[in-house]
Amino acid sequence: MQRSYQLTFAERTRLPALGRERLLATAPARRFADGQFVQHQGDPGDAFWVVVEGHVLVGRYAEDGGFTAFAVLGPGDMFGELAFFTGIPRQADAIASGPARLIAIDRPLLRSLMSADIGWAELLLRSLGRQLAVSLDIIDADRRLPAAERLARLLAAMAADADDGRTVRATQQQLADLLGVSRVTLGAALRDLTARGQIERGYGWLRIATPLPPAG
Amino acid sequence: MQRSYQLTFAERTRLPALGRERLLATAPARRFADGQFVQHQGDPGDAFWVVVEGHVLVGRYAEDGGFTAFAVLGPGDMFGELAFFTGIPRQADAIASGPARLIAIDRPLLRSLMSADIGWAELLLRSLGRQLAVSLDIIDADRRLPAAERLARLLAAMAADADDGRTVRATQQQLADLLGVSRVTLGAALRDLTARGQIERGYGWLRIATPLPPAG
DNA sequence: CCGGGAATGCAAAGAAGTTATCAATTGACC
DNA sequence: GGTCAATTGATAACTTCTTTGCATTCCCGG
Repeated sequence: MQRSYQLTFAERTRLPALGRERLLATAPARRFADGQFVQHQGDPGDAFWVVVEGHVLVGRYAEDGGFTAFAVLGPGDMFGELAFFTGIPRQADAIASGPARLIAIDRPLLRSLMSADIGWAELLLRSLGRQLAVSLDIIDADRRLPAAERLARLLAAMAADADDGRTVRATQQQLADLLGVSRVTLGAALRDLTARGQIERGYGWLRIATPLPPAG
Repeated sequence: MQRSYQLTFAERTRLPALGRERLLATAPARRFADGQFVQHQGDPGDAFWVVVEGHVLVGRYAEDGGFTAFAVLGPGDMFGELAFFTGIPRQADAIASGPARLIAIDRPLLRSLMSADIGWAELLLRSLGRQLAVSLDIIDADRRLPAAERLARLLAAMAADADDGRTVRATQQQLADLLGVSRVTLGAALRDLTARGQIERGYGWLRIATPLPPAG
């Protein structure tokens, strides 16, 4: 789980590297250790986050211990705008996946950012829009596609973010959580894809046979 | 299917009636007949919509004829901001459910609205945020809850929007589509809820035994 | 180099949902 | 009041996924 990706192919809206640097000049980044909670479900949403370094798993822990994953975010990704703008409490937990650095943008900071740069409002609308598009894709895929097909898509998305564009570093349990299926089903889907020659299985990694052509 | 609701309990962000009237003064509403498409998946998103009157079913038709419902919207609800702001094509189809009147807000109109009233940017952020919250709830519920439980929640949400707060007018097929299950499963879930005394079944309607206390 | 926790592979039983099919009921329309 | 399409209720066979359980493989750290 080293890389960031969302659970579908939708493109992301990221804060450009340049903007991130300017942001860092005005706001200090907070550091989070692996597994540390960045936000808890139910918290008041008095700030939203920009990932500077590392990765963040966003999802929802249920009271019975179950977990529903929504996305894994990486540098330049934003999250937490939902609660920030609607006033409803945090809808999801966010946990650092590996050491991470994030900037919290609260209301005073946002005001100063927006006065300096008009583009912020549109950037935020775009970010929320992308998150919604991804969510709709997940709903549609969950309802209509079998696990193996959803897994193939997930792996393609994850591989696109990997160093070599082909090798995904994740355990089967992690993949199962992301897909919302049991480890047994995930294992069966992997066996399926392997039999069809679409992937190669390893201990803690998977390699896809035909990575997507690198996009712009 | 006379009333509007979303597929979870999340509150809506609606354009207040006063704002709607001011809007109608500047922009004419378009009329749509029952079953008419308001937008098609894949269209360019050069405007977004405000529902003035009637109801709109938002979802996605698959090539194989399947349909995935996302929400049923009513007066004051907005949709289509996603494509409008992100530049990605329409993510969903929208179909008038009964005769409906909607206002299309394109870029020139939005500019004039925003110059007259600063609150629009925040209103839009709120609307998108609500839609995202609803979507996350759907993903979580789909993955973790059995059909009967999801049905109970859907009926509660629909009943809250009904005239008497208890009676939902919809066919079982429509409910099944909204829930993303087959009619057989929906029938079983209804039998279940009936046996537990939670609902009363009729031809084209359902009545829930204990409606939620009316909220503010 | 080796001990042990973590990760994987797999099988069996059962739960939940789907498709297909058909009969009975309802209500709208002539 | 009769006709007919739409809706509901139900059953059976089948598919998919889950839970449970256990054996095997991997690799990290002493």
